[in-house]
Amino acid sequence: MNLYKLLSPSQFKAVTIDNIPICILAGAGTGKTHVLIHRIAYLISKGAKPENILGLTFTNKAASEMRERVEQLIPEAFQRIVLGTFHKIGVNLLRRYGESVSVSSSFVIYDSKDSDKLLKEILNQLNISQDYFGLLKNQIEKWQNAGIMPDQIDNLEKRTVYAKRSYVLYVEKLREIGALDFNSILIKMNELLKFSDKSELIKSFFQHILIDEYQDTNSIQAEIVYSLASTAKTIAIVGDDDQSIYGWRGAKSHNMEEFLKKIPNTHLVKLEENYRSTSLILAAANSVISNNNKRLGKSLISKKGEGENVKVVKTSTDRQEAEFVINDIKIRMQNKCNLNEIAVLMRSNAQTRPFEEILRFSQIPYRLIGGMRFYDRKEIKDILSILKASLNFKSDIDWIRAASSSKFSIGLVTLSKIKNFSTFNNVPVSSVFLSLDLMQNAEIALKMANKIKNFTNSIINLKNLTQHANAFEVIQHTLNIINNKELANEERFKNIEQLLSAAQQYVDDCSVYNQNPSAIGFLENAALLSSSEENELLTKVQEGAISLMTIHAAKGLEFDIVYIVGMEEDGFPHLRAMGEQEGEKINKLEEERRLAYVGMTRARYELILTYAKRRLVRGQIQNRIPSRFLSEFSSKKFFDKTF
DNA sequence: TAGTATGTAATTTTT
DNA sequence: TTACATACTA
Repeated sequence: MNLYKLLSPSQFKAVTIDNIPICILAGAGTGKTHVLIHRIAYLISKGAKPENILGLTFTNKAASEMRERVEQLIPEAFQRIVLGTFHKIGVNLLRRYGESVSVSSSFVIYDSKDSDKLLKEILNQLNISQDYFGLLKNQIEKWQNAGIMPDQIDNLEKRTVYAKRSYVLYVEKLREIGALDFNSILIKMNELLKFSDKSELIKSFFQHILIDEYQDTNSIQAEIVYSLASTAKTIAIVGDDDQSIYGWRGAKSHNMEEFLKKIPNTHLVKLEENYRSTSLILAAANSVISNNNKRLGKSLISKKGEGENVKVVKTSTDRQEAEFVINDIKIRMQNKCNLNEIAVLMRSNAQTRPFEEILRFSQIPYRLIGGMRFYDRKEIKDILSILKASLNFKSDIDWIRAASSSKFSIGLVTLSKIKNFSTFNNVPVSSVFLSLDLMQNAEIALKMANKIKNFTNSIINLKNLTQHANAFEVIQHTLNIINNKELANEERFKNIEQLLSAAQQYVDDCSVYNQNPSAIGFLENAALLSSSEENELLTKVQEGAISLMTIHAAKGLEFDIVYIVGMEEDGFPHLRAMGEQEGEKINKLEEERRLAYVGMTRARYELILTYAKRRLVRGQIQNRIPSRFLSEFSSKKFFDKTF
């Protein structure tokens, strides 16, 4: 392999420096993935065993893209490389070694909706009003993201007393149930690497570490990386502090700087040659982002020539804005453009509406990326809760949900009786379900108790089935338990069919990778998938369609032509993202600006930014002023489309 | 128990 | 405006 031929000088450095830790500051479109896969190939060519290489990414999509590209480069090794998201790798390690950090090997994953439900129940139990749910959840997540356990919290302010109380019970409940939420997967993974008796063993597998999107790691993920770095032979982190857009979820863009300080002798390599966008687009993006103060500092240089000016378009209303964009696309269609290369980006999901309406009316194919997670849909959660109930008799929320969505007409009154009885006597809900005596104590009428018995019997049957049947067969069987009403609704039935084909797909995939196609594994996959990834897996790939999505969802993607719509104050930067305190305000504004930067740098050849003078917000017409970001760059052409 | 009526609150969402 | 949750009635 001739590396010189394929890599620029700085890329070459990023690939081949292997005697000291390396931090690669990779701007948008500078060939980051290219560098990562070549680095893997380089390490293998220097004698590293593929199974000792660990690549950590943030999305499954990024992981599978990397895997595919490694396959092309070194087909003999790609299957042995350990490549996945922090969460996925964490789950795999915990299934194997979890016992040493008191995690049962058969733990289930609670996704965010499950966790919310559990927390709501805890608030009930503690007699705390649901009005505080958001506030408390926020605080608990902050603690989790920082890796702070309930017993480490002191110096309580008045407002955190309740948060701590709920946090204590929340953690306790999760442990009792044998469940891990997303954050505790990372917390336990960190514990495993840092304090457990398996720490040295695990770290000895992972000799070469590569970490992608480092700017979006939270404190625990950084801790995990430091643990790995302490024994690894080589380590490379890759990221772009200007593209850190998940601060609201605990990401610390500052982690890159911290890595440089904390890991001695780390070499910093900057990738600043942009192979994606034309220079006028880059000039605009650079100019916007230069208004941020907290930066490691870098400036992208285009390798693609000047190109066209960025366009800024003003319209009268949001409706007109959508009409303008779609007309513009129609003109392009007459010149036979590739619709896959056009994206309409926006700050929030709710803004897609007028675009969807007009696109459908104009019969222009489009795909909506993101939004509601497939596995968050009611009918899907209902089916999976039946399955989860059969796999875990301690998961109260699944037992309640399963019962109420079953065909046995067990209603709210009965269920709240059982729930109250179970909390009061401190036994799992399933124990009440399973015992006629306890049901009697809970004042359940005999007729109802018999219905419940039918329900529990079918759950037990399902449990037995999971012992030997594969994921597809198991899911199919749950359809016998679910309320027929769910199957009657056409929309829902379609989704359920998709669930079945996803299960079939999973079984097939397992046979390729020689894994057990169990229902547990399928659930795990379902929980760890993001909405945009599901989109790709579940919907048939549609040829030639424009993409509609939030800027967050567009991260990592690129298009020839990009429209960013709704460039108005309070919309973007978003009103709710601006925070209350002065100091916080600046941080939040900087994150909004990074988001603008991410959006702008998605475009290869043309970037069109639009805003409306008036917009319908929650049924109310609002007057709007153009986004401050529009005045932060000069390489633009202005069009007034108001009339 | 199940269907209907009212109230309420609304970013972003890699896992 | 709309989605969702809770409250109310048949």
